[in-house]
Order: sequence, then structure tokens, then C-alpha cells
Amino acid sequence: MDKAKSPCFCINLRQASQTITEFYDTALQPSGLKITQFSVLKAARYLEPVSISALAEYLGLDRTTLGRSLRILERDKLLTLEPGQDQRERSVRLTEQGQVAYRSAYPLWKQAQQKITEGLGKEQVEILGVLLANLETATK
Amino acid sequence: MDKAKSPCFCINLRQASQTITEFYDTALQPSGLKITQFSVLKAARYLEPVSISALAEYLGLDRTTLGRSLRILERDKLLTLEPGQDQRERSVRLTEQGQVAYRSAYPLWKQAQQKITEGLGKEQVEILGVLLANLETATK
DNA sequence: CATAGAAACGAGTATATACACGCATTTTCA
DNA sequence: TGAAAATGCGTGTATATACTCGTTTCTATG
Repeated sequence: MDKAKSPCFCINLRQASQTITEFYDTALQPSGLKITQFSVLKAARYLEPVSISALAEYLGLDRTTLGRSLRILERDKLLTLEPGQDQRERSVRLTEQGQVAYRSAYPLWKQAQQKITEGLGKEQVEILGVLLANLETATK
Repeated sequence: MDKAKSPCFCINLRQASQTITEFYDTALQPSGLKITQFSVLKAARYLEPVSISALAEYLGLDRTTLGRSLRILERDKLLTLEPGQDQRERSVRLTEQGQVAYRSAYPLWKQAQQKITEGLGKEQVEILGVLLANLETATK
């Protein structure tokens, strides 16, 4: 029973997304981070101290989705969620351990990027970027 | 706080995947199906009666993932999971209600496909297909 | 300044996804 | 033919994702 090539753009994109996620997760394994966590740490590092909502907007994620991801990172002691000046807010900050994890993951991420660029070729990588951007527009 | 354009292929693909999923889910809403469920019904309809594992392989999903999706569809009375000849197997079959749901979703899905094709243009759609296929190779 | 509305968040619920374990059944082969 | 191997599934656990609802806190306005 062969895996069928679906004619559905959505299913195809979802499959591509899963495949590449697995690829990046494997590449990052030595750092203990998954690609989603890496992207959260990257953004948090850039914006810290930052509220959950602001970080969520930056990342294009739902606030509650990010909240749950942050709790996992907090559990793993990669960041802290302290009350902010505004008592409603929680202020996200990387721990030293979080910084270390990020720095150990970065070169692994870079390598993964490199492998994709090599596999596709620079031209195709650019086209892919444009196509994905066009897709965002086409679904509006 | 603008949503940043990530340089990460993986994150970009994940975002594109989420965006297009939302687009298809919205398009299918009148049928009561989500695009993932539609794709399961479509495959099950084609292969029925079929075991969970065989269907999972066809769809490129993990067996347990599909199992949980099937239970939802069973709960909603869109398909049945009967014991098969081989007592280990569960035989997937659409119910009449499942057939109806599929047939009502199909034109909505077709329209969504159409809109994507229009938004991108036929040429870009083809390139996208090739690129996604190349990606699968590049991540091997 | 008191209160209505807005903003930030958590918890509950739901779907999609996968991995590790374990149980039952079937197959294979010595 | 009887035991080992393979197969098919379910459950437990985990992450990623989003929506709804409710609570707390802040802000703006009459």
C-alpha cells in the first residue's frame, strides 16, 4: 500500500511541514531543544523582558499556545516567568541555562538550514520563500 | 510589535501549513468536517474496508495518530470500526452519514483548491509541488 | 473618583501528532 | 506442532496548536 501523493495543497503542505520539522528536531537533538522551542527562545532572547502576549504576537502564535510552550520551557529551567510591573503580565526571561541551550542549538540550526539550502539550491530556496509568502496572501 | 519574518525554513513552512489549514477548515465548515478529517474520509472511502495500519500507511500518518482521529470520526458516526476477519484488525468503513458528509465537503474542498490555484497561478502551483517534493528529498 | 471597558492571563476542552510499552492474535519455522 | 517472531491495536505520555470562559488588574471617562 503505497503512500499516495495527495492532490490537496493543504495536505501536501502539512506533510512537508511535518517532514521538515522532524528534520530540524533531529538536527537540534544534541541541544535538547526542538525547533519550536528554539524559535521561542530565539524570540524571547531578542525581546526580553517581554510579556506572553507580546511574544505571542511576534511569533504569530496564539497567546494560550505560547503560554503552554513557555510553561514547558520554564519547567526545564530554560526561562523564567516573573510577574512584571503590570501585575497582569508575566515577564519572560531566559535563564543562564536557557542561554547555554540556545547557543548550543544555534550552530545545529545553522547546519540544518545549510543542508536545506544545499538540497534545494539557492534559487529554489528563494522561490520557495516567495511562494509561501504568496500562499499567505492567497488564503486571505 | 510586528510579526517577524523568520529566516528559518522550518518555522516558515510550519506557519504556511497552519495558515492554509485554517483556510481549508474554514472553507469546509458548512460540511462539519476539518480538512484532516476530510482527507481521512477520502482515503477510507477509497480503500474500505481497510485496517487502521493500512490506512495510516496510505495517509503517511502514524498508526496511533490515525487511530485517535478515527475514534473521533466514529464518535461522530461518520464511520464504523468493526472487527475484521483477522481478529487483530479493525475494519474501517464509512457510514451513510459519512458518505453524505464527504459528498457535501467535496465541492467545498474543490473551491478551496480553485482559490489557491487562482491566487498562485498554475505555474506557481506546479513549482510549489516540485519544491515540496524536493524538500522531502533534501531532508532524507 | 467610581465604574465600565479593555487588557493579560490561566484553565478547561478539543484536535493533530508521535513514541514507547504492552497485549492479543497470527504466522513462520525448526 | 509448539515456540518464537511478526503483526495489529490500545493506552499512557508528551508536544503543538487554538478557542471559550472566567478572573484579575489596569485605564479611561463621565
